[in-house]
Amino acid sequence: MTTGMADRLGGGVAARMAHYLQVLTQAKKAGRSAITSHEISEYTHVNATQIRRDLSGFGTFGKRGVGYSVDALIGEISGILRTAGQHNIVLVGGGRLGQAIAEADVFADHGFSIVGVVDSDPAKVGSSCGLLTIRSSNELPQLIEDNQVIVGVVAVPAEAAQDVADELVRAGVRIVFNYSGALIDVPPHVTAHTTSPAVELLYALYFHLA
Amino acid sequence: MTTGMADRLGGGVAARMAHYLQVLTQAKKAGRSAITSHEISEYTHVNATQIRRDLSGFGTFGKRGVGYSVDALIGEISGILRTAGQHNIVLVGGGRLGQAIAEADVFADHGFSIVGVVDSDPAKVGSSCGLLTIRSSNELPQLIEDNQVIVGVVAVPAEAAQDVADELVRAGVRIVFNYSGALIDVPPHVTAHTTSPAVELLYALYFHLA
DNA sequence: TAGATTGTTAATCGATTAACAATC
DNA sequence: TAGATTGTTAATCGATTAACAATC
Repeated sequence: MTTGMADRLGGGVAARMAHYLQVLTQAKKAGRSAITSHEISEYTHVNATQIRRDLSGFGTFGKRGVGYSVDALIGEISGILRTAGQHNIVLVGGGRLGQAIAEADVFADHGFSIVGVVDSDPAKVGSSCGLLTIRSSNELPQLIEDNQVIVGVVAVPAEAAQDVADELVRAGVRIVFNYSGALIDVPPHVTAHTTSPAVELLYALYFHLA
Repeated sequence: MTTGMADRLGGGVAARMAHYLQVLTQAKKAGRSAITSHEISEYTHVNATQIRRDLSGFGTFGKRGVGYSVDALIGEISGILRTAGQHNIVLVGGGRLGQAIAEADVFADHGFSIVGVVDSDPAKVGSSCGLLTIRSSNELPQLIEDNQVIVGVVAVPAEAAQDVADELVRAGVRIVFNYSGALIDVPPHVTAHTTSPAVELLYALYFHLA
């Protein structure tokens, strides 16, 4: 087979597709109805030809001389990434960072729903975090089971990150999304991702200085 | 020339180097003194052979049978990326997100120093954010000039992001680091980076579902 | 029509991977 | 020594880029 779509995307394509989807979602929120590959390129820093090639592998989504329909392309890409449904996530840590995450709609924009927030500090339990009420850490396993949560977001200080990750893994989470900055170890069947804004900044700075 | 180092790194190498540096910095904080290419690979999701090849292009930093000295490698990479010095950044937005950023040491760990926080809300001016006191937005140009700030961090609601970016650009900032999620436009001589955690999550989810 | 942008080819460049000798 | 890990080669695969016909 030389044409047709693969059963599973390569890592590079999948990562770029997710990035396009993010840009399209923001463009839609900004009221845009059409967008060109060059505009997507500006925001993603991915070559425009590469974007057109990535997309054309799955169908002819664009209009020559015009660009792409934002709505239509969001539908196509979320279909390709199979992320069109609703996915439940749980947030550990109700401090300032946790509150900022709960209030933001970064996750909600892509169909990720925060079904619960827990904190190990008894003083925080009962207070509100976004639209939710902070619950005790010992409710974590039940929360994950009841809501079929596969993503756990870690928003605790670096020192506590590994313990929280362990708890999440024990409770059945498959993806650990770590905002603490600390390195965490997870078993092979679990994916850990540590956000590191400084990496992007170091990168940008290098090209500024060079 | 087939050997020796390039005057300027390729985009791929530079991005990976920044990522290695982040992992090494965290490993050092966790008390590690040595690390192997396989461990760096686990945390960065970059192939171990690729890591060794990237590093060996600049010298022989590792010890066969042992791995790399964390301290020594931090020194080498920050030299290669020319980011060893101190760099001043300014934070716009003293809300929960801004406070979380000011409190975290993601930036401080890499020599980025937040020299000021401003907010357009007069009610917030004067209150504290991390170790700093929130200042009025109209002090932004002076703050940037006095401290030779080249990086501006945007931690405001999406609606205000473009205006803030414009202000930062007018004040002479060269890198805009945007946490708002909104798409922002900047002139060609300025680099904009929008953090989008959801992109990584969509990516991880795709491989979990597929 | 004229201008713009997509879809697609071909050619180059860099990333990835397996394999293994060197050596700690 | 034995075990482990680096440094490096070679072969493959994917990304990048320029160019341009197709077409809105």
